[in-house]
Amino acid sequence: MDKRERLIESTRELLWERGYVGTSPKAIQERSGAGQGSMYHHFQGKSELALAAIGRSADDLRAKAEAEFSGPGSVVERITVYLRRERDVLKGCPVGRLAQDPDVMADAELRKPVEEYFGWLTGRLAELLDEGRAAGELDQALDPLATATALVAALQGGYILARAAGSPDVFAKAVDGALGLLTTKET
Amino acid sequence: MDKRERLIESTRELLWERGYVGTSPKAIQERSGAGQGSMYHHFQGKSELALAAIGRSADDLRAKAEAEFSGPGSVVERITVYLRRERDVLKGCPVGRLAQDPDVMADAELRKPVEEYFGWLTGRLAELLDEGRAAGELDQALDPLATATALVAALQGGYILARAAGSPDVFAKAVDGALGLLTTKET
DNA sequence: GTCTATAGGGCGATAGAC
DNA sequence: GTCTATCGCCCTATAGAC
Repeated sequence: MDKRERLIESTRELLWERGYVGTSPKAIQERSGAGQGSMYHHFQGKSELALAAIGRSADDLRAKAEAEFSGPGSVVERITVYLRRERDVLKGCPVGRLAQDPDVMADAELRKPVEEYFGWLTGRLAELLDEGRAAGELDQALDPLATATALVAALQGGYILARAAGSPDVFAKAVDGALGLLTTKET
Repeated sequence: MDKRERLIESTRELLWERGYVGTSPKAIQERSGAGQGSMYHHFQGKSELALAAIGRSADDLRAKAEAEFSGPGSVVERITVYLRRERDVLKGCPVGRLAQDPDVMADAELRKPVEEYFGWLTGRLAELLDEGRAAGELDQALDPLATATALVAALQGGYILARAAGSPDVFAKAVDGALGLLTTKET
């Protein structure tokens, strides 16, 4: 792995662990094993590096989710697979945590990939729910977009509650609760 | 309002806006109108000041929620009042955002009020749901604790999605979705 | 490409005058 | 109680040698 690559990967890790405000160029250099000169040769500065890192993290999450959404099984089964996938719960969502970061939200460029990721995820889940409703798998009264938004929110909030409690079990409880509500709407 | 009070209130605001990592003693002093000496006279340092601020924010949220939980109406009505209460959505949850902060979670003292707040909130909602189930207001198959956790998570995640989208409407959608799932479980 | 040196400013805290 | 002065260190970035 070349230095440029190591810089991006180290930035992804640090953004995940400490957020944008909590991540310094110095820390990135130390973790990546690259020096000042190397970093500023490949990137203009902290924000440009962060942009590359955030974009890559969002793309990763999108690919993983899409693989589950387009996999085998009924709609409810596919959503269950997605919701119950093994996660690094106590580290939180690598993209979601950036939405809390004031300096990320204040910069239109940095914010764009975050906004797009959640827009895509919610929309894709809404499509699935709609498909499940059309197939008679789900309650006809169910609102696909609102339900999709609630499911994504339950995941993101699950991360927060798990971190607050210091236990991944709370995340699992949130998913259980959301799925419990959804699946009693199966027909 | 004396200086000590202003220091605590300014810290609450800054923690809400920028988190612990993003809040400096200097910024607190500027916002409160207190100088270095004043701040370090009343508090040992940044973390002690944050502790006072976090505790107060958690107490506030608890009191507001309890007023709604113990108000008039059926269980579903009271939960709806709580979920739909007017909020500063784009600013996020003053306590929930701290769960993302690495330096808060790393300090047992700072983390305690965050953990306790969410423990209380989830437990209290679970009691309500249990009450509603006993009264025949909700589906007998509903798991009170898991559902309560999912509802709190939907709120916390709603804040995140709204910030990511730059619009409070997304928060409302998440609440709609959660309530939609819950209320079709009414009997 | 990568390194070291350096810069100007902020960080979190302490000291001591008033 | 509150102020100003000062500290040692880190922040983000630039310059220029190799």
